[in-house]
Amino acid sequence: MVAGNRKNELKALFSGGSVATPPVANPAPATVQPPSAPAARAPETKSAEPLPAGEGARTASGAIKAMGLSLGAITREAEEARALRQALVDGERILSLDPALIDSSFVEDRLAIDGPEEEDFLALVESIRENGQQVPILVRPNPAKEGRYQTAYGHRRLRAVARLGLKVKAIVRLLTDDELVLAQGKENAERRNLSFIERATFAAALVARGFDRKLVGEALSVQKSELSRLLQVAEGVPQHIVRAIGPAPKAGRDRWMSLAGLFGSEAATAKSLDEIYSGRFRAADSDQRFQMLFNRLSRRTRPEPARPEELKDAEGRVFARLHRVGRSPRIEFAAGTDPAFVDEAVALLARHYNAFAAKRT
DNA sequence: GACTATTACGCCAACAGGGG
DNA sequence: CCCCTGTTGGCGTAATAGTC
Repeated sequence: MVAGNRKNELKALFSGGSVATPPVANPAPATVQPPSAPAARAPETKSAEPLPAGEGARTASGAIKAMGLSLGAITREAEEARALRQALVDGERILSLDPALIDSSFVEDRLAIDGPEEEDFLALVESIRENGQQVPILVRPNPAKEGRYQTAYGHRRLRAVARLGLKVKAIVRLLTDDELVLAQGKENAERRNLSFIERATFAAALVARGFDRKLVGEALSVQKSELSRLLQVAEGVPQHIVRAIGPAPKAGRDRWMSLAGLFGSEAATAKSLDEIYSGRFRAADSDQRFQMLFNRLSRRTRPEPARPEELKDAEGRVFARLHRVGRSPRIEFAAGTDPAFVDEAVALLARHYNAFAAKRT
């Protein structure tokens, strides 16, 4: 079921009108395409034939797209208003659906649903509780399961409404896989910035599913070079490690690339496992986790975590160990060492240290 | 509070390799 | 041979953290 090359038509889908149309006063021309069959959705706008007259804004899809990238959140409202209007124009109706009937998209994009985002989410829940759901979500019939749906746009709203135990207002539209992916990517780009690794995982999932790179790049709003790196990281860092770390919003491309470069050897994998199961790792937040693992793996310049050097007496018995770990090397006397010896050793060290320091200065 | 260092990120250009 | 796609190095800018 690989989604082939339908880039042209899908480009039109969400990017075409996304920003161009102001949120007001667009008396949606009656000439717009009729509610269309699944794949037969609006042909690309750049060929410009079926364009409704008086829509001067849609001349250069490139420029439009560029705008869309920068306008971010502001765009969102406009976009949703537009989508809604368009739906009405297309004769699509808004239905009330049971959230339980709606599956999430087939490609997961987020690594964790917690953290600071949760606050926003609760705010959204409150808002809906008080004012109701103002904007419908966009879903498509789930091609795999009769009678069920899949979210294209409005994951958060869906979750919020579901939490309130209400029915969700949704526009049902026949979307191709490509269109669904683009919608999802677009929603992400506009709404919450996905972290580097989230985008990487998302991209890799899409590629693995057979979408071609052009489309994936478009869905994520990245160019090929960036996509290449995203995939490199997704490839390089084992999935379970990524999951253990989480979204790490502050870790960007460079550091993830470096981390990916540290994997490959058995030793690295073992080390990383050891790290992610440690107590302090679990207790840390996602960014800290990244850093901890990164530190752990980049310490490989010193092959082994440097076993302590053993100091032995004439008969080969270990009477002390020297640990050169970290910035604070330390000497550890063997259990049962004569306290008098310890005193002597300390005195000796003190003398030598003074002499040493004097030489240095 | 001003300055500096670090990091993230988007972008470009050069390059490599595989078809046609 | 050129074209297309993907990879890599690197640059400039902006945001953030750290330092005095």
